[in-house]
Amino acid sequence: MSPLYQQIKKRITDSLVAGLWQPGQCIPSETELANLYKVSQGTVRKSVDELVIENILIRRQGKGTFVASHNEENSQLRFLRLTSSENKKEKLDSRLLTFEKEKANSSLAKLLGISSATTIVSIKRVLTFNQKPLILDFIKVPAASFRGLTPEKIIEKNGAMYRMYENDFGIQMLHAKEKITAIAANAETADLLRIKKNSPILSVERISFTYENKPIEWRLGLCLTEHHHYASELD
Amino acid sequence: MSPLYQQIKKRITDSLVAGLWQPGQCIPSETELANLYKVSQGTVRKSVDELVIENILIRRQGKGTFVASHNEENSQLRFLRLTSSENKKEKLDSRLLTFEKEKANSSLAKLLGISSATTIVSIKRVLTFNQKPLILDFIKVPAASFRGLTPEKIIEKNGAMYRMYENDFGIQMLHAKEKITAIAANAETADLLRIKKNSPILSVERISFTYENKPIEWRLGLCLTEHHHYASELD
DNA sequence: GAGTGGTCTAGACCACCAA
DNA sequence: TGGTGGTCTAGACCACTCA
Repeated sequence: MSPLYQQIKKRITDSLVAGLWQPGQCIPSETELANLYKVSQGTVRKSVDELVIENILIRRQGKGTFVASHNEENSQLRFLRLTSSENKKEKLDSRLLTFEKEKANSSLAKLLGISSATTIVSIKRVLTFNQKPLILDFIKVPAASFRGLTPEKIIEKNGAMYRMYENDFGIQMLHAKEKITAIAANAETADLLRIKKNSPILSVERISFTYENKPIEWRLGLCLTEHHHYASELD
Repeated sequence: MSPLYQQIKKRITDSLVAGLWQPGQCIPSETELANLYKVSQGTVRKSVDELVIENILIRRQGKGTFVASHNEENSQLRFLRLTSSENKKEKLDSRLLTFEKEKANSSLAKLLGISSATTIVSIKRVLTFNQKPLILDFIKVPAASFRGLTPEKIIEKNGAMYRMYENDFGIQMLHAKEKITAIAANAETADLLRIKKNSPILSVERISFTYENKPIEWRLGLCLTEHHHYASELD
């Protein structure tokens, strides 16, 4: 038997998965949850503590506890670790290159926990900072989870993918794992990023997860690091 | 006035900085600390909770609470994010190339929070995994904090720097920030890593911090990522 | 002033570990 | 069996927000 607060945490998570409380909205107060689940307020607090640490909930003293959302101003670039080495303010834009449907190969299927030959939406785009190309992105998601995803929609949102996933498809990105390597740009990449062929670039492969650690997006970012760097904190 | 548990946390940290409780040893029990500081056990618990999250303390149910140590088997490679892409078991070795004393330039001095022209120990080494060169490391630390640091000592420890800092100099590495870019190997680097000149390699610049966020080591790692990758978790 | 999260207490009991 | 951390409770008061 798991501790009470873990069971409460699970029940809160279940309500979030079910969409009972929407991103950006506040959930019931701690005392209300305590009454609802027939436990003390301290136990609810411990459950909420963990969800706050996991960036699933956000506490605002005097106001309430809110469901995390990619629509917040701060959390817009929550998963973007690439920052300017000169700390300049930068304007991010997205240019969609291709939008295709295809069958998942076996390695992608394995990574996303789906059966191979499942239909996948495959997106290629370039992110620019201050008009200059910075990242060449390849994004693949299962088509079934994103019915109605169109090139127009992506263009309309100017590449704010996670915000779109949340608002239009009810899918919350909560966590991601990245594998980083240095590679030489091939001809096509070099052309799109406007650099010389074989220039060193950063390859960032990402798997994103939604509730209950379910993988839902694969992404490969090829990044210029002449004036930017990938920031990482270790402890 | 900060919350009580923050004050207690500070007092615990002070005792750690003073060396009252040594790495690997256990600190007084929660009830003892509660009596010592004249607060309830729950308040001590909250203080210790935070120190555990920061990897400064480690709880072991039934045994006690211990000061984190780089001597533990698990925490040996705590700050090494580079892992084999094939999940092979690997043997890590270090080959010391140069060991010199020099004056800090202004940018390094700024990063380490020391005055420029302070004497610095500058180390160059190659890390090999399974006999093959993998990382070319440049390490710089203030000489004053590491009196008695010699090439022999480094060789004796086979490059386990943080273990050595802890055991021989009483300095605990607790936290680090890294900046990652892709660069082209210059002639010297290519030679030492046994790759072709201009091959893409990962540049990892690290600042390490000890208690109270004091920067104490600068490091630049140039890494081969043919068969390895830098792993990063985002949330 | 009413409602929210944030802190603090005192005390009970459980789970784990070592002697 | 005794000591440790781990969980849970009930209740008090503080700090912040907003009407």
